[in-house]
Amino acid sequence: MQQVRTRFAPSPTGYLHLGGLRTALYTWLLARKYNGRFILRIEDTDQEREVPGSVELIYKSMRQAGLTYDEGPDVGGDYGPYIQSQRKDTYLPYALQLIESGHAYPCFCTKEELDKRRAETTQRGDTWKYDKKCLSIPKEEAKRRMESGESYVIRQNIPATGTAGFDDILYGHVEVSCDTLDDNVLIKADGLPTYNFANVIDDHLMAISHVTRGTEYLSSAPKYNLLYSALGWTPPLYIHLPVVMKDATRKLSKRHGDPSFEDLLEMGYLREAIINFIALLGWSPGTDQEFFTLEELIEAFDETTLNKSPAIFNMDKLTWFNTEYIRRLPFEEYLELATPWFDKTLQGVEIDYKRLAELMQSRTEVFNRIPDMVAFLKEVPEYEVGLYINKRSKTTVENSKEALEFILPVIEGIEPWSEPVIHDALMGAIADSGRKNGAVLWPLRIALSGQQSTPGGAVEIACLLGKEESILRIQKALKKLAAEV
RNA sequence: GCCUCCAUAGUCUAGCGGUCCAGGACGCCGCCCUCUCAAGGCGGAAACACGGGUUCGAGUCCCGUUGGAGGUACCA
Repeated sequence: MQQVRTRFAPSPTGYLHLGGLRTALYTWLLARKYNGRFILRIEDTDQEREVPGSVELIYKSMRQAGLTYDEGPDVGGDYGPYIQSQRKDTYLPYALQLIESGHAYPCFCTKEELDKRRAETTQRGDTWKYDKKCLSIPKEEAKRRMESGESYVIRQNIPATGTAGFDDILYGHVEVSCDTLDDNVLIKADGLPTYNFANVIDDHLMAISHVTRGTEYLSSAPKYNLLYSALGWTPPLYIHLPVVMKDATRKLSKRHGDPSFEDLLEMGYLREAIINFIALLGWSPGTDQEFFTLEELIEAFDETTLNKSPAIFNMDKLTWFNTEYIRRLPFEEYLELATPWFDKTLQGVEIDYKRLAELMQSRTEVFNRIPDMVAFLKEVPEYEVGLYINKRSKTTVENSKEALEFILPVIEGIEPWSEPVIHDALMGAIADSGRKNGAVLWPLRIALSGQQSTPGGAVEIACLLGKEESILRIQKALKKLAAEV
């Protein structure tokens, strides 16, 4: 088997969206699985759509994702340059060769003319296809006009009859009738190639063995194979990947507010979780294993068992993966990652971050949810006294007030202020008084936090807050309750 | 409209003719644990789109219908 060389070829039009990330991942996996080479190529032949800075963003995202490439614009390689606009001069000779052999021809129709003719055709209800008008221009005349500086494009000359097809590792053999194919533009008026041409030339010149790309290219692949054979080249193996959807009918798109890879990282999703989730979106190892490192993915990946239908991106499942990965983080790493998020609402408050992190690690789903969860440590939020009413603990507004009055002196007497001491003091006093734990601890948590769900229980919260602050909060709560009774 | 592709629960999927009255995961619901939440333990509801074939036998093969996706640019 020849050396496996795969390529990820994004256009620099903005962020790396998740469908792109998945394509990149599978392409990378394929190369790594066969000890091949993974190449990054930038397809920037449409200069109008190019977004400044996005090339750098692609490099950065690839690194963050852990998808190292062996050849690419910023790492070099023997098949460069890897940015198509820098390869401008390599395409025209091949196009001229195709004109020579009759597989292409120059076209002098202007965009305006074409738009008009297209509009007329579709208005009649007919299917538009370029009518090969310029094909009938005698070669000598065409040559003269090209050299005279007249604006022109070069079109592929699709045979009027017969069929064209290609083989896909996933979809098998796909064959279409040539009369459904259009004479696409190969070289634009600005001299740059279209995707339709550049992908063929570059994939061949860069010795790409497997072409992986989205299914948006599935229906034009037969045309590309026509080009390969006109040039006398062997086409690569194809793997077309289904699109990633946001729901049953719409695809995921940054433009419609769906997060990009970068967005997810900023929100506090771990890269390992994103990769793991993405890998399983449209592919299954065939076993029940669901947690994979990149290394394990290389081992388990099988390009022939990819799913052929579009998959819907499920945020809940991603979040579940993230929660699991966060839980498995070494504690020190969690503390380091969580600290800036604690700071967002606890800046300036004296809180034992280490203890807080211990309480928070198993409760963190996404890092950006941390600030809201810990904000009560800085300040008790506004709350209704109804919070004191709890069925299971059998608490009411009245007996909560009584419970707090009972426990306040106990708390005032606790020394030193540490979790075990607080715990034993409270439990002892509650037991001695013949009360139920919940009857006292529930109101206490409400008084301390102003919310019914907190990371840790009353004891942990009290300890984090400190003795003075705890007492202050209980006194304040008593005032609030007194006003109600 | 035309061309191509796809079709198992709400979602991601296993299944490649009998071992499937369909397995796993997320989500959802219930119970246990418990000072809350989370975690953990136990349990539950939930799918082969439809109609024809082929076959002793079909989720699995074929055809059609329906539904969905992609394409139909001097965008990729």
